[in-house]
Amino acid sequence: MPSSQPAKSKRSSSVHDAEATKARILDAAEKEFAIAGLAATRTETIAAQTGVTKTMIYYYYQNKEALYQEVLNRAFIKPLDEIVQLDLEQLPPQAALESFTQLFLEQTAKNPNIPSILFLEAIQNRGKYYPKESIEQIYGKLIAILEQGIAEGVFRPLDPRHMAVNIIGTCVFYVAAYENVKHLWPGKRMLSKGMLHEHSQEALNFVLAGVRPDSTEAGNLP
Amino acid sequence: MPSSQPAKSKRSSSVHDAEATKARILDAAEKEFAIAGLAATRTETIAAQTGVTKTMIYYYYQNKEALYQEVLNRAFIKPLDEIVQLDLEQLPPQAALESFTQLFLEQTAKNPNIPSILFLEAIQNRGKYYPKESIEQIYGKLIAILEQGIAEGVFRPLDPRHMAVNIIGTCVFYVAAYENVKHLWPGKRMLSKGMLHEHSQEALNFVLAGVRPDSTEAGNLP
DNA sequence: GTCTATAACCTGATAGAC
DNA sequence: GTCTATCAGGTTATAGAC
Repeated sequence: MPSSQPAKSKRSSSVHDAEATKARILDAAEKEFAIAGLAATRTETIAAQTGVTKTMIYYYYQNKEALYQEVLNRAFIKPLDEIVQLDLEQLPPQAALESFTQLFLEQTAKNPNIPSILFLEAIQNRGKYYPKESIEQIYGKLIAILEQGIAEGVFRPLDPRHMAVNIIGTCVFYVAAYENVKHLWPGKRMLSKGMLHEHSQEALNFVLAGVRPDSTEAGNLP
Repeated sequence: MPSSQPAKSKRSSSVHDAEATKARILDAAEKEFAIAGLAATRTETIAAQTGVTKTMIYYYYQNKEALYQEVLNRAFIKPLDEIVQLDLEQLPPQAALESFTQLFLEQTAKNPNIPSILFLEAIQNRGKYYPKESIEQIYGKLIAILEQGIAEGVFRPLDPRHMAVNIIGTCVFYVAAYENVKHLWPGKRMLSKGMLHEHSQEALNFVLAGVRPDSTEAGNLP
């Protein structure tokens, strides 16, 4: 089906630049899907933001569903794979967990649409359009780090799968639910660079403290 | 406008029992709003689940928006106020935090629709229909407990507001995003009683460990 | 490539009978 | 109280002109 796609051209951006239009549609779609989800998003709203008419959406994408799938693939696969690629297993578990969490928080801060889409997709579509492989790899990596830390006695005894879910939750909740808690910081913008940095710092400290062994218990060092 | 509401009657449930019908509509509405949110929920779907026709929704409620508001009020105000009412500030901070977290996890397990509605409302409607008072009181309570623990030196130095958000996030993420991570527990139902109990236990341990002072640091006891 | 116009369908909400 | 019928407006998707 890509045979009907317009040919790529290096022509600089004009009113009729295919690449630019296609990209603008995808950007606007991501923003809208991150607010309303697949069902409640209106193609008209996407078009309005893009500056072209609805027709162009159907010129470049099969339908709303296909556009949604492409948005999800682009939003998730690349940032998650960036983390999966790293050889964190080589590091000591604490350092690996710290790097993992920091990287995940960075990706989240870089594109706050991701947590919103993550939730909307899970709740509304039961994960139907989710890039499952990327998700599985990310959780697999985090679980492996946790298991190693437990085995080495540098993490407290904990359920690695539950803890993995709790860690990801800590990383994304702030960004996804901020409209409900913005009153906690009157006059501040929760998605500003400074506040996101604060959140990252606090979330990281929480995670690292949360896996630390209770030193009042005896004999967790060989 | 409540003058047009049907009068209450003690008549036992028959096909034409107003109380029963009204309650069934509210139950079905909660379920549907917890999946799709305000905009994407179809009144027809609610009616189908209720066993009566769409017309009854408009007989008992002004419109879809008013029904949504009523669902939110019922779902949030009562369970949250139950926690707010308790005199947790009397307890030592660790015990207060433990009780708070446990209660919050219980309420979440009792009605997993709540976290879904929480997220959908925040993301889709920017918290417009949220019972703000209840939310503010819950966070206020949690923040007060954290501040007291820090002042007494039984909690590590942390930002109480960020930590409050992170704690609530830990309590609700599992339930809200489970469709994305259910593959981690093949053959298990993440919302089963046993699994929810496991989650509560792990989340509680995470929270308690996450606020504990680092005992390698000197002098955190007066 | 991009537009206007429109087909075909869906959905919130109401009127009126029983 | 509950139903059937229906209207008005919204929404996806396409046809055809430029």
